[in-house]
Amino acid sequence: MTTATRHARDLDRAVMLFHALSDSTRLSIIEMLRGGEQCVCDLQAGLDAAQSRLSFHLRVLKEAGLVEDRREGRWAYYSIVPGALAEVHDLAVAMQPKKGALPVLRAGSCCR
Amino acid sequence: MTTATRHARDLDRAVMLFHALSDSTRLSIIEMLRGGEQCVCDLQAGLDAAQSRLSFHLRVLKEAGLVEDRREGRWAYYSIVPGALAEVHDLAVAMQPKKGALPVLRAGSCCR
DNA sequence: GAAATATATCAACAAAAGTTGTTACGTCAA
DNA sequence: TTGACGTAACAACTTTTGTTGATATATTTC
Repeated sequence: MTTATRHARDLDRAVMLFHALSDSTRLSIIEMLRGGEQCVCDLQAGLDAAQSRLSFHLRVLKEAGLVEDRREGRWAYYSIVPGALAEVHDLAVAMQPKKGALPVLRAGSCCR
Repeated sequence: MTTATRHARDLDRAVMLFHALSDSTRLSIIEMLRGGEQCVCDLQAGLDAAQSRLSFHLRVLKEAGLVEDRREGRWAYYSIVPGALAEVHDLAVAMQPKKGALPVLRAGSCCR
């Protein structure tokens, strides 16, 4: 695979992760899961969200790899995938300005 | 201010930050700015994006506090606000499961 | 001051994301 | 085996986001 392709995939992955985190219902779900796994019905009660709405957001989080589910009888338990958050963490670090990046360019160094 | 209100504001702030990062054009802009500030025309050339499109994305990034601009004559130089990325970093840490969160709840502990 | 340039803003449109109500599917209990 | 329950998936709709082309504004250069 070419370098450009690899970069494009990294970019898509980052977009997917950040998008999954860019909604208040989903962030609230993650907050609720921080204490350990929860079944959908508990999340529903805790967030006062319609069931289908919750289901939609859980799917977004799951597709981004931020949460996983475990089935037990008729219940579904969701929990955080810690590795995904580490990934977000790493992305934030990777976006930091490069060491030695000048705060200000010399005047007149612009495009034309 | 109530605790609930403060939490709501933190949530909105997090949503705004993650949303600003959830677009490939905007992530590419940040990547280009990692080496130091750039004028819009350079970003335009580097990203091969229409001017108004770039302007739109720069505004999203700026409103989220991720970049800032400096005016010099008819040029606008944009650069990363390092503190905002630290904020993203901290958010990722804050979303991690709580220490001692059980990987699996006891069977039968669900909502009803 | 007139023309050219860099950027922002706007309006119109296209595409994506989120919500709501409904239906479908599996599991459990009677 | 029937009915209730928990969850997922779907369809229709609304809202938000992103794109494009056009216009506006400020600045520089001639």
